[in-house]
Amino acid sequence: MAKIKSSDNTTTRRDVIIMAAAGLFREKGYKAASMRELAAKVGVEAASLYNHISSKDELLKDICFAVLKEYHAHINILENEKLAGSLKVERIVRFHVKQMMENYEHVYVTDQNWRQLNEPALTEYRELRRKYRRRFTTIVQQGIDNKELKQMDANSIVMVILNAIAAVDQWHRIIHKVGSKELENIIVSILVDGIKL
Amino acid sequence: MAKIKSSDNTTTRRDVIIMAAAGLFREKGYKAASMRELAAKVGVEAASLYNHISSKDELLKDICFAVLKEYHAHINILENEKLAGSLKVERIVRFHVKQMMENYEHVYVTDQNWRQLNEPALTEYRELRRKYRRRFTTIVQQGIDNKELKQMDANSIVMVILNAIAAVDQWHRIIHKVGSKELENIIVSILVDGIKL
DNA sequence: CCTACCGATCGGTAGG
DNA sequence: CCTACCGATCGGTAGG
Repeated sequence: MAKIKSSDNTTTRRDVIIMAAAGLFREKGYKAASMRELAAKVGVEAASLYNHISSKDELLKDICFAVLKEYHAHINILENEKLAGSLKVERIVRFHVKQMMENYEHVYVTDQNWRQLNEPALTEYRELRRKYRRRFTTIVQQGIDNKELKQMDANSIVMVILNAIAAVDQWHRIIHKVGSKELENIIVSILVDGIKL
Repeated sequence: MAKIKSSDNTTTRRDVIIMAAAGLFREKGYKAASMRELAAKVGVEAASLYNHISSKDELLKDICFAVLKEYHAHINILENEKLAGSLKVERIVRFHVKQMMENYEHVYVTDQNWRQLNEPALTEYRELRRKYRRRFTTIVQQGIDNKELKQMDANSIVMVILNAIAAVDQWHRIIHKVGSKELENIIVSILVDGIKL
């Protein structure tokens, strides 16, 4: 499964196609985007794409799983750190804001189109997503138990937080106006102050 | 343009089709849902739908505009009330949570699929949406100017709030667990406390 | 990587 | 409201 951005300097033809697909899917939506449009964007005929990928479905799969794997990789590290619960939540919020800024197209496409995944990828995706939310919820619950956070249902808190940060087309327009660091701080201020006791 | 729910007891064949469409579009997404599936759901042949509607596009248009018109109708009333800014914001948050609960399919379909609208409806929709956000932003700004709310960019606050409440499939599962009134209070607690000075 | 092309499915119309 | 059907477009394959 491809990483969102290749850290080494080898960018394969396949990587180019996936990046172009992320852009096209964001613009039109997964179903509305055609392989012929994608081919035109890459500069080949539609049939030629299939030398590098096996199906349209696979493109969406690669994008969605790359995003979710980054989430898990981040929380893997965070879980083992010695930090107060509320601080861990703040870290997660900042992480998601940064993901949204740095990998906008991948994150946006995933949020908007993961429901179009075919089985068995759909079930697998849902499972990864559920696991991630549960790990996040556990951290929130620790903050609640330590009397750092309000005594509220932790699942609901996680849902509101993830939603609040999720993909919006307005995102970039606002970053342009207030700056990315300020937007990050605004979101932290609302969401983290909003749950603190 | 059809209302979300007909207040009188006249439910036309057209209303039935639109309600079925909202359900199908939510389930599959607008592009992935076919008119043949919709027809099967209503219990007629695909061609027969066109005696009551003029196109698939029109169904999406009706759903999206019905939702946004309810938003405007609500803020019309609120703007003329004599209330503190923060209380007005709380009212808007509660309104959106209720919309999400009572008109789940319409609101969800609108949030997820409005980008598939054709011109000129797309531009018109964007305009209505922009106007609504601006009216909401003005109320937030009044709260900021009155030193009730944090000195933060009002546009960003509105974006985070609307996003946080926006459509999630998890929505119903959580309502089932914590109850709709408690979920409403949790959301108000996070978002309104999060912006108060 | 291209040309040529396939079977399936789509939204929608004609005519009754 | 149905039968019959159209033109367009889709994802994808064969063969070179």
